[in-house]
Amino acid sequence: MSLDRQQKRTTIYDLAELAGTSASAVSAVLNGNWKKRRISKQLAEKITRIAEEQGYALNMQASLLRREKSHIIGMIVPKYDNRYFGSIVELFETMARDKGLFPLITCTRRDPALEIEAARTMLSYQVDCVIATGATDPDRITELCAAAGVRTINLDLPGKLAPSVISDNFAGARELTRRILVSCQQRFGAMEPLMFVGGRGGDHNTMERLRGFRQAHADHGIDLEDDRVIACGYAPEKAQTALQERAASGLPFSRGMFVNSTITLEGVLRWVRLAGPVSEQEFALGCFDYDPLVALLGDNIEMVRQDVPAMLTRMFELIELGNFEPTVSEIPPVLR
Amino acid sequence: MSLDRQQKRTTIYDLAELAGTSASAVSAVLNGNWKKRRISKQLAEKITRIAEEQGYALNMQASLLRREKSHIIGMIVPKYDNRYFGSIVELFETMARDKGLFPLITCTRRDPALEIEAARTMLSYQVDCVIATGATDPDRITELCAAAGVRTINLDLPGKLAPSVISDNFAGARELTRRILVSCQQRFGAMEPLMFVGGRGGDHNTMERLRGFRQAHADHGIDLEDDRVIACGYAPEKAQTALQERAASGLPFSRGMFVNSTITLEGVLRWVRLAGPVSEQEFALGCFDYDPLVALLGDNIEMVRQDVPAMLTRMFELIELGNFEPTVSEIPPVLR
DNA sequence: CGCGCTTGCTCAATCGATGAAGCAAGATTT
DNA sequence: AAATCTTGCTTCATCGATTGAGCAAGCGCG
Repeated sequence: MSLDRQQKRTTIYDLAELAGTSASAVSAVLNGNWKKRRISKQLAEKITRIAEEQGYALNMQASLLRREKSHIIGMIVPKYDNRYFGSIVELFETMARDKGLFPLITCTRRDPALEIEAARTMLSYQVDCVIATGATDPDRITELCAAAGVRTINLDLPGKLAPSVISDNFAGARELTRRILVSCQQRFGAMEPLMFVGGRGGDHNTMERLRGFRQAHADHGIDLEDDRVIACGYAPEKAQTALQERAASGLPFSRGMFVNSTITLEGVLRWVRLAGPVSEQEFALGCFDYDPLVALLGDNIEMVRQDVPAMLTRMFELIELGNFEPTVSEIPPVLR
Repeated sequence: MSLDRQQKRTTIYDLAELAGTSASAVSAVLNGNWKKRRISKQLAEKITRIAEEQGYALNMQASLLRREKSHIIGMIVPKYDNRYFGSIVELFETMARDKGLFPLITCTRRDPALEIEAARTMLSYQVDCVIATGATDPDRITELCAAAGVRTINLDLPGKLAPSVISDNFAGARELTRRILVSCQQRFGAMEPLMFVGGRGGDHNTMERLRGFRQAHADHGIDLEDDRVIACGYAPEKAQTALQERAASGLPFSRGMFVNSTITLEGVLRWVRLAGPVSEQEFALGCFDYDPLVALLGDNIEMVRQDVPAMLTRMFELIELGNFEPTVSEIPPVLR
């Protein structure tokens, strides 16, 4: 592996020698508190000039070693393959930087072992705080971090040991379900019980969305058999296979479907294309997730957009408030 | 801001005291070279046990300060809002970890100033190597890093000062254009010159794709007016506005379009919906980019998928070979 | 017995930045 | 003129891990 650095880097000692002063004066000038340290303006300017000429770059490792707070904020994210997590990460980076924090992001591909490993690595890098996004075992992460005196916040999926910021899955799912039902009525002449596809039966979001899904059916006086719920995980292949099996089972099928994420939607659409009983136009789909291209291309697909800016704003608020209590903040999603 | 750590962390000195040994023995055991340092197996096991009991986490800052190579590899990425960059980042993280490198990723939202700032920050964090992905000014980054003795590799967009790994934009665009033309013929009965939408006129990829676009027209003996090319940038709003203006201008319009990215496609589709002269079905679209949901929903949209695994494999190959020469590796994209 | 060799450790310097404490020179007060 | 204050620096210990050098004990050999 050829990553060898040629020259050794310029340090404050090199700059001190060039400026005919001490390393501590250089340090004071370059980290901005030269006024407090009573360095003269002339020396400050001289040092700044020389630092620029030499292309000096601070050694963060040395600086962080000395400081008590690292101002590094870690985020653990399951995937980068959809607009939801993409916008979370992008906005998180921007907001963190605006608050003077350095964002350190790691993608765990929904691998529980990698999640723990990632948290451990972040602790090694002396993060001040860890955001566990859509983690399979957020409490494990909280425990690990707590042992090192590092606080965590759960995002997207809640935990029991740290504050959580999540979407209002119940209300969102209830409204989404209502819309799919209405669409069914408009397009097929009658409401029929919908199917629920995707998600893990045990996860909080899926459970809450199911509750909203059931409630919306009850709201309209529609009977819902339990077997209409197919919580087969989020992966497209899983959804495709599950629908295939369901169709083969002979159980009644519905043209109206509540799909738990755009990723799952991929599998649903693939199944519709390859083996669906009727064409895509004959379905009324709803997706608890948002993708602008789907919104444009899928005429018959209702979407719920989780309010990422509001979620992250709330999250940073919790950090600033110093809130450690395992409260749950539910953010209403945005319906188009 | 309440990010205060409560306890101070366990250090190798704490562990040494608990084990009744020296910090240097602890260090040797925990970083794996205790055999070389002739530490007995018993002591090694004892130290390992105690470290685990205490939930010890290495202080990377201290460790990195002492070592010559950081094994941190930085990546600068423009956006997270599409599958292309999403898969680049996700696979990059995985491959880097597999090679024992720590991936440090920063998103610059196509902001040239932020790009430079990000490179500077990475240097502060002592990265061994920087990957500049889709950078607006890759050579500036290379210069900056070179001054610190850090090498760079350009990904997606080439530079003149460092090795570059990019898609074979010419061949990909030529084939994509051919397919759109064929689709036009099949669906509208005749080939007509296409429009080219999106991208920046100055960027290498756009120029190469335009060359392929023109070549494909020439291959079929089709005359192409220069005004069919609308290199209005990648942003959806830009594309939407540009198409609006073009339509209002009275110049001839084509139903066949070469769209430069899924992001631009968003704007094109929005325009088609809101103000297109005919319905979406009456267009023959092609997109130099891939998105599985578009592939499923857009019947009349041809797509080119850039070969991310091959690109990253080549990139890591260059690192391992220690190649510093500003060569360009062109990776053939995948046509469906 | 004395010499060299191996084993299994410890000591102490070091990486680069930080900041409390200290010090010398000049300015101001009494 | 002496006492005190202010200004503008420098000195040095420190953060935690790493590693070359060194050292003591045990062993084998002539």
